Amino acid sequence: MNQNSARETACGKKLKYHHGALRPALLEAAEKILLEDGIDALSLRALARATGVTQAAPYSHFRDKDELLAAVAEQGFQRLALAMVESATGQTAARARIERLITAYIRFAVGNDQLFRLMFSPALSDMRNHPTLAMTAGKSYALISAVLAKRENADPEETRFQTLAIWSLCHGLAQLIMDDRVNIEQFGTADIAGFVRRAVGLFAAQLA
Amino acid sequence: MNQNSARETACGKKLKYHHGALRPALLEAAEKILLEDGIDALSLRALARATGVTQAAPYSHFRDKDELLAAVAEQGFQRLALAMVESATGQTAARARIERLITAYIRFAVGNDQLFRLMFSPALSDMRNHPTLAMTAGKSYALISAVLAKRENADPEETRFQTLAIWSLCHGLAQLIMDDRVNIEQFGTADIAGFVRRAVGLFAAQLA
DNA sequence: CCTAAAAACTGAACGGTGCCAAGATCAGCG
DNA sequence: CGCTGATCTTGGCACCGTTCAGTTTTTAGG
Repeated sequence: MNQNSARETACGKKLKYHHGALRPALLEAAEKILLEDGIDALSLRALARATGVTQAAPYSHFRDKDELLAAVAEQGFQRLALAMVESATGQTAARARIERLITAYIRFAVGNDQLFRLMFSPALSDMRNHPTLAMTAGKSYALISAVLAKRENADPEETRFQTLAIWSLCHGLAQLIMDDRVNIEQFGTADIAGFVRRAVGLFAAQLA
Repeated sequence: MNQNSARETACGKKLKYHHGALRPALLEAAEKILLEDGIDALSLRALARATGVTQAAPYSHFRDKDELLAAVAEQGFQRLALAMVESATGQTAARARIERLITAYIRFAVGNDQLFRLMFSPALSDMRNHPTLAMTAGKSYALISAVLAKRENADPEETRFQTLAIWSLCHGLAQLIMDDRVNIEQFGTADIAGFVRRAVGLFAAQLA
């Protein structure tokens, strides 16, 4: 029907029948929409529009919307882990490393709150459907755990417990800040790093 | 057009043109659907169906879906605060009260996870649109804060900080358990109360 | 190189959703 | 009684996720 196989868009760009790299383009567009318009605007149809393709095209690359969101979330977890690692490099003391890791975690959540919310969205929390996501998501936990496990005389069970406690504090605080249920500036330590340092101080004795 | 003004349903019940108490009926139906079918099934149209009314009827009582959800969430916060208070009655020691409050908080989250997620849903987190919700939501924070503030020589700023730390730990843990990112049973203390007691122990020294 | 199978994409449709404007009904009050 | 305002219905809009039959392009095998 269309012997030319090229279509025109409003902006005049030529589009081939085959996009060629639709999958990464969709993921990129997803992050952009997430950043600019929020998670409510993140629909498959909007993604199709943004990549210049019809609504059904994404189904060649993702079984359903959840699978696409899981892929976006996985990218997010990778970036989160990277940010944490980078932030802690150069620190050798256990306490300093922990503080850096947590601060990076919370900073990431606050700075990419729509993405962070997606990463911990209930729709994706059933990891049985997204096995690779489960692996990636465990990375940030592992980073904290590793620091605690490297101490002398570290009891494995005690380490697991402390890791969970720290992660909970950190995750909860991130959540509360994102939801505007807490105003971090009402504390003397005006920024997140200061607050974290103070919070870690609360159980510093037990971490030694 | 309909001179009788009564309609028949499949089950044969007579329905008046005016429901009479639609607002509370909607809220009740919402909690039921939330409990039985999850938050994804909670649509205005489903609520209308459940209360035997047409799709547009709810708009006489709520400006939009968010306003209805906010009302449901507010009921949830009230029940949460009640559960916390009841769970802590009889305890006088600060540490025991804190432990009870937190345990009740987490138990509520785990036992009503769909409702809890709604209560902390991002859609509702912009409290400017739901002023009464904001008040009710602050209750659980106030309960923890009050215990800490009643200590001798309690520095107000330090109290605020500790309250936030405890609340974060508690909220984060609840979130992680709900999302199945943590298996509480892998800790010696098999239940939530035991874990909380141990966690509070981490900064017990600072709470005295 | 040619062809057949596989993959990518289109176009149209289905049922569901939130929301809205217009009208019908009803309760309470002058 | 008639009026008014609140409540509810009817019908419709735009959007969503998903499916399906069919078309186009790429890829793999001879």
